[in-house]
Formats: sequence, C-alpha cells, structure tokens
Amino acid sequence: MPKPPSRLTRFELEVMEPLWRLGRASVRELLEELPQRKQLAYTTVQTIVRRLEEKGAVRQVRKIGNAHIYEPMVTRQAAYRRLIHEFLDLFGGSARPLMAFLAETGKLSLDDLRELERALATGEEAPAGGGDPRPETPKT
Amino acid sequence: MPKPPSRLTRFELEVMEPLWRLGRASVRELLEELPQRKQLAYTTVQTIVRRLEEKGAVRQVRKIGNAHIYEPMVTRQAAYRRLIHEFLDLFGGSARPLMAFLAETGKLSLDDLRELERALATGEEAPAGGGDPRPETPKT
DNA sequence: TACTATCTCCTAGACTTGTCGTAGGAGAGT
DNA sequence: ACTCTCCTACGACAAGTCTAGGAGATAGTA
Repeated sequence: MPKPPSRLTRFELEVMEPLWRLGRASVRELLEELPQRKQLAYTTVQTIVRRLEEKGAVRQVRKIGNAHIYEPMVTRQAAYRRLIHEFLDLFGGSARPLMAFLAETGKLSLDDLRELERALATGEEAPAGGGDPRPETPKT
Repeated sequence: MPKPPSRLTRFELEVMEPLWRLGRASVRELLEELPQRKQLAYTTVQTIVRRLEEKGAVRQVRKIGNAHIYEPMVTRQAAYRRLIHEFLDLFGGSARPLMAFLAETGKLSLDDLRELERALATGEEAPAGGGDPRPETPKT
C-alpha cells in the first residue's frame, strides 16, 4: 500500500523543489540546484533524499553509473496541501482567521482579494504572484 | 535586550492561548484552561511555561502563595505574525500563492473572500484566530 | 588491470519538541 | 512542630530534524 507520505519538513521541501522541476534527478543534481545560500555537503542532501524515500515522497527509478536517479512520488500540491492543512489547524482549521490575519498585517491587500475573487468566480486558477511554488499539474 | 521572542511551537501556542485570554495566570490555571483532549501532566505545562519564559514570551509578574503568576510578553498577533511570516516564506514570501492554493483546494470560498473584502474595505478588524488576537495591553 | 573520482550506506552528534518524574520548599490545618 | 498538599526547579528521554564524516562499492579511464 502506498504509505501516507507523511509531512515534509521545510528543508525536505527545498530538496523536493528541484526534483519537481526536473522530474527526476540524482542527488548531485539536486545539490546543484539548491539555492547557493544553502550550500550543503553532498551527504547532507543525500540524507535528506534518503529520508524522503523512507517517507515515500520519492523513489529510485534507476541508476546511471552508480548514482541513483530519483523521482517524486507526491505532487507539489499534495505536499503543500498537507502543510497548509496543518498550518490551518493553528487557526482552528479554517482559512478565514488566517486570511483575516494576513489582511490585518498588511500581507494581503484589497487588490489581492479582488483579484482572487475574480479568479475564483470565473473558475480559473488564480494567478499566483511572487515566488511560485505553485502546482502545475504535473503530467503524470 | 528584551528581545526576539523566537518562534513558538504549536503546543507553546496552545498554552499561550489561555494566557492571552486571561491576561495573567498560574501554571495550574493554564493547565485547567487547556482543552481536555489535551490532558497533560502539570509538569508538562510547567515545562512549556518555563520555555516560554526562556523565549521571552511570558514573564513572572508575582507570586500568590508559592505559585508564580505569568503574563504574556508578546501579543497574540506578534506570535502569529511570526508564524505566518515563516510559513509564507515557503511560498516565496507572498500571500498570494498561498491564497491561490487555499482557493484551489476549496479551503476558501467566494463568500469568505467577499466577507474579508468587505471587512477590509470598511477598515474593520476581521475576527481572527480561535477568537480574538487583539493585544489587550497588559497593564502591568 | 590499477587508479581515481564518485556514489551509496551507515553512523553520529547537536538541537528541538513533547512529555514527564523526582526532590525539595512553603503554607495551611491540627 | 508535623503532616499534607501544591508548587517550583531541574533533569531525563524519546522522536524527529539538520548536518556531516568515514568506509567501502563501483564506474570510467590510463
């Protein structure tokens, strides 16, 4: 049975990012794709990948040379969804209080709201500003 | 340097909640105010409070009998703000992608948006959190 | 084949979080 | 003064995270 890919930590997510982008990759590639501010030892990344494997978030698809090639077992959405869900629990499980908070602290403007609303109303995907860790329906 | 009340954990937040509500309280009171599903040992709560003190999130204001009375050093907003801020970093620091995500996964409805928008527009504080993250200036 | 650059596997230490236990102090009741 | 009860201070411990080093396997190359 496909084990429930448990929660990913912040750093595990960071390692997953390039993997989601690339589709599949070796530890070396992942390491190189990490933001340079995060320059870690090869083995550190390797350890993370191993844990990700234990958690069922990635799997080895094959070897090239003696290096394993990994591929994600969870979509970016699924991973973030879980995180968000947990985070929301802090706010009583509902998104409202969180939003209110965001609005209060100026993280969220009226314009943001309006745009979101429009997007939602038309059934479209909301345009994500900023970073863009967005789900981009992976091909499967 | 009365400073950085570092990040509070989930459980620390849970202990802070009643303290914010009550304004000041003893460990015993805090314990009793916790949701019963979380029935913990007295010392567990005590430890949390001690850590909160180390983190500068609470402080002892006085003693009643031999029991310390604590009072929050950070407002509910400040605490949550920090959490949210860190969480947002996962999404590139902007609230938009998070919102988009929430909308996508159905956590956020059009109605939610509308209401929020109205509140924002009229300059009201939207009711947030398990209740009410307003700072209730502790009077010292 | 022998050498070398890489990998993987295993181990481990330092920190954090959640959960308690124990030892001892201080007040209240008798 | 003695005992009971509640509180505090300190510490322990298991998970879980983040970080990395060393030993040994293996592939590519001279």
